[in-house]
Amino acid sequence: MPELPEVEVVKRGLEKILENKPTLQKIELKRKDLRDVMPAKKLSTLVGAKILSVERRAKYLLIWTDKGGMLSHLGMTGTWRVAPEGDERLHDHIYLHFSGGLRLAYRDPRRFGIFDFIPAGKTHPKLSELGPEPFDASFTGETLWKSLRGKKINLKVAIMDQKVVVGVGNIYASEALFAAGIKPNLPAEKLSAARAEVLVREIRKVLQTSIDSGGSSISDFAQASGESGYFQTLFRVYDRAGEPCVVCKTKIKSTVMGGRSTYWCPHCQK
DNA sequence: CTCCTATCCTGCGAGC
DNA sequence: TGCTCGCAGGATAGGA
Repeated sequence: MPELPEVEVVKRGLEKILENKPTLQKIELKRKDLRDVMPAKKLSTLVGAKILSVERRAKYLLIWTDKGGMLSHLGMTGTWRVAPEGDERLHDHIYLHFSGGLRLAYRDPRRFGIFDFIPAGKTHPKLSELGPEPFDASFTGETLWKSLRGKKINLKVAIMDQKVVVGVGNIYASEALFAAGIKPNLPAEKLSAARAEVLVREIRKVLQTSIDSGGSSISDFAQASGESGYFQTLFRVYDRAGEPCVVCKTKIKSTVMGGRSTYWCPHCQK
């Protein structure tokens, strides 16, 4: 579910919800086995800590306190929500109880998500191998072009590689390539420097537009506030196989690349 | 090294 | 209506 825009929207929501810097009073793990087993003991050292900030890196959320941090990844189906007493749902795996009666719930039916402890002043190993943030000045046509040297894989698969650029997942990879007019099956190393510039621009544009739209709400994605995003109504190719291209009316094609459904217009994308 | 596949897990919609 | 099948926003291990 969540690619960079959705995680960013959740991050902003949590920031707002936690803006009064409440104290973490209790961490309740209903079920410990997400993708990895959650470290209950280490996490319990955060009880009594005061929330400092919420950060996003790639598709990870970092919730910092004065005693250390919590790393959250939403996997495919993870959501954070404000859950008042009485609002307990199937697949709620974590409840964070705060001062002032606030309770946050993490729900994740498929349990592909991650929730881990970060010692104060440290980083997390999962963050060490990540590529540039798409909005960072270090992500340019030139750096993208360089990172694709020697890569024979499809460009679409390449831009979903979190070492090349973070945050671009299956939806926005198809959408960005359509916007850039580049076919998804172009061998990554064949992308010219000039077209890499265009792609960087379009990746940024599609991600920003989605953030501004509150992300894409497919099935169950929602912001922490419970509101849905509406970028899914702005999809131009994703999930539109067989439908007419919004530009030229040619039927949108779909194939599997790197194990994931990929959508493109055979006329507009060269 | 790079690349490719299978896999973790549950729910849902399409098709019969 | 009820069943089965295939697929779903991600990331990683393991083998070629």
